[in-house]
Amino acid sequence: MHDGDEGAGPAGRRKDARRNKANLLEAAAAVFVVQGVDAPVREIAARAGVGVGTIYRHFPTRADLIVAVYRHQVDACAEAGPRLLAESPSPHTALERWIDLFVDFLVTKHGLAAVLQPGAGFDALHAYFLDRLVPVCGHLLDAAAGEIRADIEPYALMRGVGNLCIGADNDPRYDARRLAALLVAGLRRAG
Amino acid sequence: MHDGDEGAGPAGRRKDARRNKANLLEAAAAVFVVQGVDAPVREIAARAGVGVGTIYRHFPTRADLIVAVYRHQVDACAEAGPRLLAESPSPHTALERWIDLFVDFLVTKHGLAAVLQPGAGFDALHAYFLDRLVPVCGHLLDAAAGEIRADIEPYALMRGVGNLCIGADNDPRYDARRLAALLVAGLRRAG
DNA sequence: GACCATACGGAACATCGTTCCGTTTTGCCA
DNA sequence: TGGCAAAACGGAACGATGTTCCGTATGGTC
Repeated sequence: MHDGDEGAGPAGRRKDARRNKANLLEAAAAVFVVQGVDAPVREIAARAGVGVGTIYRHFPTRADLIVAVYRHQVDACAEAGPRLLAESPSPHTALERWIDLFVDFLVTKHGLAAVLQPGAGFDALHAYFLDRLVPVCGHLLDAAAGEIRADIEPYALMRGVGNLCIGADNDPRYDARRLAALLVAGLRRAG
Repeated sequence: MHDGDEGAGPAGRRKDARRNKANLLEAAAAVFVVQGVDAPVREIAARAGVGVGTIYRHFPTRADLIVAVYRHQVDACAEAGPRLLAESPSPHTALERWIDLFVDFLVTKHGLAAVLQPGAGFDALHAYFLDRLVPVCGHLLDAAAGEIRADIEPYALMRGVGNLCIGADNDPRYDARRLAALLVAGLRRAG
């Protein structure tokens, strides 16, 4: 589903098209760091030295652009799940650590958590995160079933944690990591 | 701080101004229910039968309009805190119930939770909610100090719960009430 | 009834996402 | 090498929205 349909290989596309796409990704990443993922399209286009039409040709929706920029990091997070499960002293600890990883990722990407929700006009983004991360979360929850209340859906947990990360940057009084940890703690079966 | 500076009384203002302001509030409330608090300014103006200039004259920022529409309900929520504390079997239960009340309020106001955060361009809205609700939350937390981990700030808790409510409407798979309850459960001192 | 401060309405401006099409570039083939 | 067709480009143009501004209408008062 998410494989070679637009791989980096020198497929049949023209050279300038590949170069522009790469420039666009680099420019978008740079602009996102400073202005957040809501940065004006014209800004990204200017930074990449292309016209706005070129952005839309390569990335029909903004979600496509954001996914392309962060795909590697999302994948890395997904792949960390099984590894943490193997390395951690208990499944619940693995879940805690994995959520921490996810939160760290989100809070360092200005504005990303906010556009992660459904109905925000970034459906492809929402779908990609869900496709990659919900199964991992479900796996961790299953493994930890004995230690936690069983009645939480992976989807709901991911959305909850994602929501907690909204606006977590530039507010020293709000620590999303801590709240996410509290939420996971609340999952624990009452002793 | 929040008293008679713009009370409903027939102050020195002109009659048509008062009437328009009332129409505007009614129209905004009606439009918010259907379109959410992000509804276009022109829509609200048309519904109230006034020009857009009239909106900006009465409510310089959208936050002012939203605050005016929901002020009564926010106040009611604030006032419910002490009452719940008196009525509930334990302070922690009072906190649970009060959070429930707050969540119920937020999830039924389409898009309100999303604009509640700082830096969203609705600072007056954010400030009003904080002024009214953080002290109440702090009071409940203090009362429940023996039952919970002491190291959570009222501000952080309110923001966390508010965040959990974002996008909770129109998604049957996401139950903000439940996640907020989980978060409060996570506050409980480990038995 | 006249006058003026108050308030009004909506045109005008700025910003942003998105589309569209005339022009340029690239790769290929003779 | 020179020419050509498809691919890609750039940015003007469009639509939606928030916000400002000012000529006009209204309300209260003398």
